[in-house]
Amino acid sequence: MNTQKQLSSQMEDYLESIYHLCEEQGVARVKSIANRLLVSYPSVVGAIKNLKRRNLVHQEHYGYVRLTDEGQKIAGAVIHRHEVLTRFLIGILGLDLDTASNDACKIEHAVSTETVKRLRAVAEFIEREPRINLDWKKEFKRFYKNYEGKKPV
Amino acid sequence: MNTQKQLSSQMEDYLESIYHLCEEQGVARVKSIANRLLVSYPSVVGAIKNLKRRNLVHQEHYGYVRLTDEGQKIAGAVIHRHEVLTRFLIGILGLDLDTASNDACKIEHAVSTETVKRLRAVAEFIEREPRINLDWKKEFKRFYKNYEGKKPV
DNA sequence: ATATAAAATTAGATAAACCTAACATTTGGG
DNA sequence: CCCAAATGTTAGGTTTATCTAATTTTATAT
Repeated sequence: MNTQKQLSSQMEDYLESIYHLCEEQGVARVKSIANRLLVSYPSVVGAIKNLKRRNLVHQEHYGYVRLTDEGQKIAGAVIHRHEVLTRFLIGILGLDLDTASNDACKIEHAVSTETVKRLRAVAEFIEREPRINLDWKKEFKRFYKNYEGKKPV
Repeated sequence: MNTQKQLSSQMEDYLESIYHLCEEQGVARVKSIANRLLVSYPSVVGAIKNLKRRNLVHQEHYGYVRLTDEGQKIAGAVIHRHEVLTRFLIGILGLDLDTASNDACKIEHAVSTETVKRLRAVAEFIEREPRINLDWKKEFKRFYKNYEGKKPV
């Protein structure tokens, strides 16, 4: 009933920001969203208009922005993808926080739910499976040290 | 000297298609590119104009399209990312070919070179490291069977 | 209570990528 | 050789997301 057209990655970013701002400050404002996403106020106003049409956010007159239940659900899914990716990139690939955050932001809009589920499973598998429990970080780090990709960058 | 502005994922897709078509047929044509990417001819013409400006392709009058050396280099990098991702998604995550191809197409435009390198390393590590060489596919499959993500989709 | 500061909005422009319809060029079969 | 079919290009419009400048609404400080 509610599955309109697919959200763009930009709209997902707006939802994600609104979600976090509501968590941190109880409420989101045009200004805080703009600051967080490094876009202008009018861009935020336009995005909110879009998200309102889709019933994902509502907003008081000239005022606060909040997620609807549907918006909450979608934002939650995006954030989940983000968290799984970050965990995987840091925990399994051993990326530093900066690279991991950066990549997670971009990849999170591209992966299927099946892939997310499996990435998460791999992380847990490696963390928990006794036969693989050989301190992944240390062993892979050692391996990676001597590793050089042969193909072009 | 040649690092202009960042290529969009669309332009990367055009390069990738041209690369493959040249490999398969010696040369790329507007028509074949359009067919491969499921876009109209004028879209291809526009993209080629863009890529010509960047010195990544050249084209004979009303005719064949080919990659320049620079274009070849960039296309090669994109395709490498694609291959690494596909290998990882199928070999390690155990995705079916369809999902893997689909995801790889989308993710390939988003991952950093460092992440690509490490994904590749993880794949090789798991394939080759004696202490982990316990038939990953089988073991992870077993694990994944009993695995259900608890967080929202 | 009201002027001013802060925040939100509207108006209008730009850029990228796409489309359809119309036009141009090349090429291959008679 | 020449014209029809195939292929490529231009013209012009749409959508999405962004911006700056101007305007409107709300909040605040004296």
